[in-house]
Amino acid sequence: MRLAIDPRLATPISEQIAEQIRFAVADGRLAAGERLPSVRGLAKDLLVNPNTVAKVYRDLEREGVLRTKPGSGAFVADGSAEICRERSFAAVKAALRLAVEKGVAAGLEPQEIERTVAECLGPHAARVP
Amino acid sequence: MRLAIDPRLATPISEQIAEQIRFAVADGRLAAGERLPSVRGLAKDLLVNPNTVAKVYRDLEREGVLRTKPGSGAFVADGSAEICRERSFAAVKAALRLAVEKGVAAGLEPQEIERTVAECLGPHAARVP
Amino acid sequence: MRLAIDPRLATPISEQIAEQIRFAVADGRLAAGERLPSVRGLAKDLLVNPNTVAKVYRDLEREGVLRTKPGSGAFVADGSAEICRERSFAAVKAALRLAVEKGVAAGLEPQEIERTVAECLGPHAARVP
Amino acid sequence: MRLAIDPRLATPISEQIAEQIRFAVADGRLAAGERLPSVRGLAKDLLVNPNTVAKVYRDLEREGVLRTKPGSGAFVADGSAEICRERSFAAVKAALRLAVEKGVAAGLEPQEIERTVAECLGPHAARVP
DNA sequence: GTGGTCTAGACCACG
DNA sequence: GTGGTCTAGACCACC
Repeated sequence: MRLAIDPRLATPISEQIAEQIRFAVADGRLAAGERLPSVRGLAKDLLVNPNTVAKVYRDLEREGVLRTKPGSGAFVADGSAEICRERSFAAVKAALRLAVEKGVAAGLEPQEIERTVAECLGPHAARVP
Repeated sequence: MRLAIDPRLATPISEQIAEQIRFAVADGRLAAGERLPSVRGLAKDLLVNPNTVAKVYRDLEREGVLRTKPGSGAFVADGSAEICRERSFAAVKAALRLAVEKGVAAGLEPQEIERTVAECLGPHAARVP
Repeated sequence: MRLAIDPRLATPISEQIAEQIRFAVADGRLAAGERLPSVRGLAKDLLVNPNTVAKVYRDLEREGVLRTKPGSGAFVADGSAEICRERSFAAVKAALRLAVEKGVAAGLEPQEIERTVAECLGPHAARVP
Repeated sequence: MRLAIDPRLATPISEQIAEQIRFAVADGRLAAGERLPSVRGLAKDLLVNPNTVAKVYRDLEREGVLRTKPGSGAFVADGSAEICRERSFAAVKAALRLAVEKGVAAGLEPQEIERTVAECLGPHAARVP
């Protein structure tokens, strides 16, 4: 599990972390039952405040993504893959639709939109042989 | 010019308004020299605080999109179409790329991504005869 | 709306506040659309840290109880009465059942249990004329 | 003596164990002089950390419920039934009152409260011939 | 004025 | 060691 955050982005650090964990669970890189890094450990790795990581774990627990056992750590919850896939896919699709709508409103040619998407998808083509 | 804002969205009201004006200028729905609604008039129409609209006009003037003549209103500046197209297209493409990257990270199939874009683009096909 | 917290209790201050707000919404003392005290104002009233109140509002927003508009305050969300009634009633009934089960396990006479409940219910009888 | 713990509950494992022992003593299922399972044996049975069980026995000894004889185990202390009944009954009644008060605050009908208690008490009616 | 976020550091209970 | 909570105080953006 590699996490990378960028404090300069508009989206809060905590949401960046949470989103990447959701993606990893949706994608299967994090499996049910697996243990996550400790709050303090991850905070040290990412150079953020432990409270920030604690907030992430707390939020993800409310969403049913994590199961946190005080004293022993945070774990990927059963059934979380489904939850994360649903939520993440919906969020991504909504973002895609919003961007496309905006492009149309701004007068971007449909081909230009599709080309941008295709170019961005290109490097990942090898993932589906 | 029809503006529609949604106070519930995460993006600030002021940015929603500014973006739609930029899009309209980029797309040609608002032409150079054209006069914009008054601050107070637009604020009343959109049911937002006049300060919010004033901020939008101020920001857009800094970007070179508007030219405000104290006492007589705000007008679309010369050369603003170019500015808006550049900025809007870049923003839209960045949003598209970000959304695609996230979809890939979450394990969304590339076809699913392209299908979502195509579906969203479908209703607008008539615009490119 | 009168809120009373007790820092000595085992249940966290933030949960005490959240629970009382949920109860008030469930009971109708707080109606949809009504504005809640500001984070800083309520914190001052209750002699707690503003962050504690902010956490409460944030949690309640995730539950769909509140709708918070940055810059203008927190409001009771539409449909929240239903949510709160469901959740609060379920929580209360679970607590009742747990307490009864424990009483039975400890050898408390059933009549003694019912008497305790009835005595506690007595002072509130006037609420249902 | 059957003990059942649930690590997912909010109440600490150690308190779950201690409470059940107190209830058993209060109810007479554990009589004065009787020997309790060894720390390590009980820990193995319940799949918990031996430190947790050791803490329970230590706490219960302070309360006067147990008497531990180093080298030979832990025994139910003389006069412990009285102690446990007092303490357990008080705790149960307090929990009942708290739950009832909360139900009233949330707008639960008094009948609904009494019905919930009665339903929960029903299956145990046979215990009082 | 409003809420949102983050940092810093403390304390507690559990294992 | 673990997470949970609270306090304190800072900064930001929005209205």
